[in-house]
Amino acid sequence: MNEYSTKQRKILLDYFGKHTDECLSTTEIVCALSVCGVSESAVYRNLVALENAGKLRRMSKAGDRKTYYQYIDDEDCRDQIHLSCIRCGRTSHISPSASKRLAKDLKNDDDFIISNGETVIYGICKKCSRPLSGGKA
Amino acid sequence: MNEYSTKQRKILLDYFGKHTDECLSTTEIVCALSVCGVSESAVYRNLVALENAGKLRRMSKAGDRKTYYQYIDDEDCRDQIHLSCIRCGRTSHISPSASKRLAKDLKNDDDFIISNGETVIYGICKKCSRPLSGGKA
DNA sequence: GTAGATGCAAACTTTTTGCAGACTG
DNA sequence: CAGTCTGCAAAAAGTTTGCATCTAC
Repeated sequence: MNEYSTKQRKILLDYFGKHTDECLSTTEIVCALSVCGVSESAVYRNLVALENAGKLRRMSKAGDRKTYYQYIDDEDCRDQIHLSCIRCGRTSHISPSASKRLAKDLKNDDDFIISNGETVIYGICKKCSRPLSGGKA
Repeated sequence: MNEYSTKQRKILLDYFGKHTDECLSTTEIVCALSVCGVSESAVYRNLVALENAGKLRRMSKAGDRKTYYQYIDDEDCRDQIHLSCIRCGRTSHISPSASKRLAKDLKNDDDFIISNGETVIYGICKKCSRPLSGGKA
């Protein structure tokens, strides 16, 4: 899977690379890439392939009824618990210490083994909780 | 919103009530309720209404490309962080102490205010991590 | 009686697929 | 050259919507 490096695949990855910490809707992606001459079917086929390869995460937001994809940058990033702001949509990584403590608590209290890479914590980020200092939206 | 208590609405809620801790796909729901004489459009309209009313959570799973809904039972449940098993799909609540500690850590370390009701932690549950004692799948 | 819901069918939107030709390694 | 990937167009799925009719309160 994902054996050849084609022009279209590069364009798609490049596009995600420029929006590393954002959730992009399929419509948005199809639209943006059609300008570069990438067909709709190529986009969809690559989204599926890249999701299966673990390079993209598929998700939906509360509120609208769209499908979003987010780039899971590097190896390192894949095992991080992500924080996603419900105001501005930006994501970041949880601190290592909080991550470790959470894993331990879940194991002890709930007998649950967390899968960091698949977990996204929602809430309000630093910027957005301070309306006066320039939070988007 | 959600003003009248109709037969269809009751059937839908009843169906969710019987699957409190599961994620049900739209197809599955439409299919199951059509047997009881609930039309597809009534299902969709009610899913939207109940999601907006905060009684259902809409989500997608890694792997397939379907839309799922889960029942958010009572008031209490709505502010709980949920644990979802990626093997069997069952959900439960994180322990209060782990929840509090996580909120504190996120605030201190990451300046992030968690929204419990929207957060789902993925991983392997107790049953599924013990293959010998009857974990489903 | 009236606002709100439902069913049905049609309209849309989003995704998937078949196939012939183009491209990568 | 062989195995993949792409574009296009058609098909399939999944959702939404208009409208006349029906129901809940």
